[in-house]
Amino acid sequence: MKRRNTKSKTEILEILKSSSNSALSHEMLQEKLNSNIDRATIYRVLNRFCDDGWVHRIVGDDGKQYFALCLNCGEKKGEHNHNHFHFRCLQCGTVECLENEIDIPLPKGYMAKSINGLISGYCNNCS
Amino acid sequence: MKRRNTKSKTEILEILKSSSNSALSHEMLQEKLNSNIDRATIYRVLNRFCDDGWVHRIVGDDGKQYFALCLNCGEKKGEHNHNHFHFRCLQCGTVECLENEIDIPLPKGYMAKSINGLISGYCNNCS
DNA sequence: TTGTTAATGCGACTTTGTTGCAATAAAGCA
DNA sequence: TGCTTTATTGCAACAAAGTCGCATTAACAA
Ligand SMILES: [Mn+2]
Ligand SMILES: [Mn+2]
Ligand SMILES: [Zn+2]
Ligand SMILES: [Zn+2]
Repeated sequence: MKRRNTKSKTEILEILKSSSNSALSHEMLQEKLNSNIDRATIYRVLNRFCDDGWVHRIVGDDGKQYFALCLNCGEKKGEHNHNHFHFRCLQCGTVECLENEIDIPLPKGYMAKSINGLISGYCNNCS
Repeated sequence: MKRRNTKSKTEILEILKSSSNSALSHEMLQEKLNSNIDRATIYRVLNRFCDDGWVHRIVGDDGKQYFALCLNCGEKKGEHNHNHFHFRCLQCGTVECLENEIDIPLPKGYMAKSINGLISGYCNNCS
């Protein structure tokens, strides 16, 4: 199943690029869209991006999913890990990728598959 | 508004105590219940526990809320912080509190209100 | 025992995200 | 360019999680 370049895919990717370092929810994305792309399509495009490793998904403490381009996702080491924290501002809603890498020592016999670290509070602009 | 001791409150608290160190979702709780407590009531009881500081809420990367008694929530320092990671097993569904305390250095001007750290993977029994 | 009101049950509702299916349109090829 | 294949879309339906309004019940204090 080879991927195709569609208008939706292109436009959504553009938006993600232009809002670099901050992750967008489906809703935020839809507001920024020019065309009227269906909700289900947006989700499907985003999920495909995640599957292909272009984007990583953050689950907020508000229960919503946020999506961000993979920029500093452990490329330094040659691998691709989303082991950084995120910050969600309770005032303006922005979700940002933080720099710090997470390295939590797990108990014996535990195997990590994915990490979702999120701090919420007030960002630089809102505090 | 003074809290009252009801059958629901007592029973839910018992269950949380008996499954110490592992957090329960609303669904898990309902399965363990003897009486038929309404879904909305369960949520309301749990939210009250959270408000009163007996319980802390974890938002899983599955988007669900999990609730755990506050046992090792920073009492050592006299304060009450839920700054520890949690582990969710993709196989058996268990959500556990990990020991390690988190201390993420935030950028200047940022203020943390709450931390939600979750690692998912396979637990000791399932890996 | 009685009065006050916190807590419950029930139903309706919202939001988030997924899925089935028919219609559309990329991309590869004649 | 026109044709074929099938990935992608739009739309509707659906599921699950969580909240809320309101009438009823029951905790608890007087
Ligand atoms: Mn990130
Ligand atoms: Mn915990
Ligand atoms: Zn902000
Ligand atoms: Zn397990």
